[in-house]
Amino acid sequence: MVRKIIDRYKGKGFKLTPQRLAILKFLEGNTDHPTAEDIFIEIKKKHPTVSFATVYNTVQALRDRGDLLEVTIDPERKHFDPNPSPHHHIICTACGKIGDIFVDYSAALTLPEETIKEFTPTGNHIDFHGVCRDCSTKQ
Amino acid sequence: MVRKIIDRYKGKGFKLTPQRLAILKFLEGNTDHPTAEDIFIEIKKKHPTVSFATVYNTVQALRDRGDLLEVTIDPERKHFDPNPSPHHHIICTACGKIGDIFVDYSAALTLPEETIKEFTPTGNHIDFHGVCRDCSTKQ
DNA sequence: CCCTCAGTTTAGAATAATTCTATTATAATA
DNA sequence: TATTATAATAGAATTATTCTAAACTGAGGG
Repeated sequence: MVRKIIDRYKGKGFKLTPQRLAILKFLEGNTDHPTAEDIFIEIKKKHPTVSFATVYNTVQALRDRGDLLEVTIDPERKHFDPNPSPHHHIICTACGKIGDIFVDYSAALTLPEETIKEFTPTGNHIDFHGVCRDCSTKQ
Repeated sequence: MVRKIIDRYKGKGFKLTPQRLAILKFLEGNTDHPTAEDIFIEIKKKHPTVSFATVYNTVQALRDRGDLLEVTIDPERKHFDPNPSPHHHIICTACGKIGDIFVDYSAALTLPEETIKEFTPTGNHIDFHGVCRDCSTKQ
């Protein structure tokens, strides 16, 4: 896994530091939609001196390269999704758990004439709301 | 307009103060999706001593009554929409202008089996991204 | 293999949005 | 009009995120 990550970033204008490698390892295949704090807490286990700024710098750099999506479904804070292919999300209104939805609904999302007159659409993202199984069985 | 607002809130467990009335007047029919700061700046014109907390308290109270939607399409800050009927939004990626989209796409938004297994969906909101006419002619 | 330096890390301060606290004020009911 | 529950206020506190300036280091070139 580490090799794959190194191959992906080596010589691509993205300096691979131990901290960045740890962040990339944590994110690789991660579908938990961690927040910056989640990442920070995890990386601190191996790199106790890591600073929050490093986490923010790194996720910004990854987002700018298109390798990481900022997920804004939770009004409280940003979450990050290492799967850069466009997809949608569902959040549990009770516990905040976020799930991925890999369906492209674009064909059905035709915009009304008045919107087309005012905007040229370039993309879309759907926030589904719901209750997760854990929360609905719990109560 | 003021009469309509008074009728709507009088005796409904929502104390109508001058500050609240000013906020309600500003929001009535407003399709600009103002932020808390936009509201604060506007209300200060007539009520120079108003505090930010009053604006936040009031929009929270209105949101809790279902009279105001929090719009989270802009990752920078929350916007408010006095139209409580479910609808979607489009944001200009250049200037941040937000437009309303009154189409119910729900019938087309069927969720995959694996999502249904994990979540009971209760609603959805679509963030469309695009470029508004002003910004596309400007450049 | 090591030099160099642009890019990165760090601690801590700064910023910005929002919430909280304690006190004072007031709308709405009786 | 008196009472009281609720709201308004100033300012501090909180939380998420960004900035700053100095020290550090990965990686290409010699």
